[in-house]
Amino acid sequence: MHIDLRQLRHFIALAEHRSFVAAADAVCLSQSAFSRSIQALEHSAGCRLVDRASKELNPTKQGLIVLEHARRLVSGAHKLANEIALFNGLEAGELRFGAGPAPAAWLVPRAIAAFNGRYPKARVAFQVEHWQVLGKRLQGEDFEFFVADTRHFEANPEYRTLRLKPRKWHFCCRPGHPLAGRGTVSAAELLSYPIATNLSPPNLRKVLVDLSGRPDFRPDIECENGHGLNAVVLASNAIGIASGLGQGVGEPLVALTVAELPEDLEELHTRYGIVYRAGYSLSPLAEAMIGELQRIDEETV
DNA sequence: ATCTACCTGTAATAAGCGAC
DNA sequence: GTCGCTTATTACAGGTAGAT
Repeated sequence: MHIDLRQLRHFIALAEHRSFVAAADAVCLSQSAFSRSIQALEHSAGCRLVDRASKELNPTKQGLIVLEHARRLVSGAHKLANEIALFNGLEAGELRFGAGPAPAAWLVPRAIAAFNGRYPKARVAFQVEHWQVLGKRLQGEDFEFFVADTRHFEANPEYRTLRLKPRKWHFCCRPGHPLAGRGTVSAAELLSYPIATNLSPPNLRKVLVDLSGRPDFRPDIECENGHGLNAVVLASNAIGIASGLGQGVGEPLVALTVAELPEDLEELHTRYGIVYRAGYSLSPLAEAMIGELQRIDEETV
């Protein structure tokens, strides 16, 4: 029997998702390619591993045996890679991780700068993605971890999360804006100006829906990143959002307090953290980078 | 450089299921 | 029965890595 770790990973995904489509999606394959990968594994095993007649796509008795060993082998392969990386030291390795738009704008660049100072020969690659893509790419093993909003992952047993400090965000405008210097404004006053947002924080939409009383409320201007958002807010009468951190905000933008929003409202706080796969140990490089992320997060007021 | 085997994606098709 | 949807399978073609 020829053992292919990739096929074993596909079989594990099928057992977890109980759907060819969902499992294929999870491992970033087309459904047909995934189906043939499972077929190839079954051909190697010389027997059916999945009961296609059952709606739940239950593993057959042989499938259960293969599944048990597959989990052990895949986990062992990961640990082997980690130990080799440890043996080789941190200097020549490569670290790949992901980030949501907001952490990518302020926390990640600082952490990479500090990390690069400590491990100048290590290669670092990070990509900014929406949380759904981050989750998929983590399961597809494209990333070792990602730093983003954690609320979609905290209750999922497939993930482990390390929370970062919650930070309050607020609405803001340019200096000289009709609302600047008012201190507190009403929701009606705020919403009489164009609302400009980026992709974060995720709970922003709920706040805007509550403030406007309109379930279908959509921002007038949507920007891909914090820097673009700042530029729009500085050049117009649009109302933006800022967490007071490195999205370059704080200064020179002017913070606005909305009368209808309690200061301690949960939705007014970020919930960022580090997410990695449960059951998998992190490489020394990943642990070092996470250490830098946590240290900078802790030190940043 | 060429051949070969293998892997993958696209498109088409079949089967199952629920709603009408 | 039929229509629409979802899911699984198959045929075909293209890309790539390894062997020669």
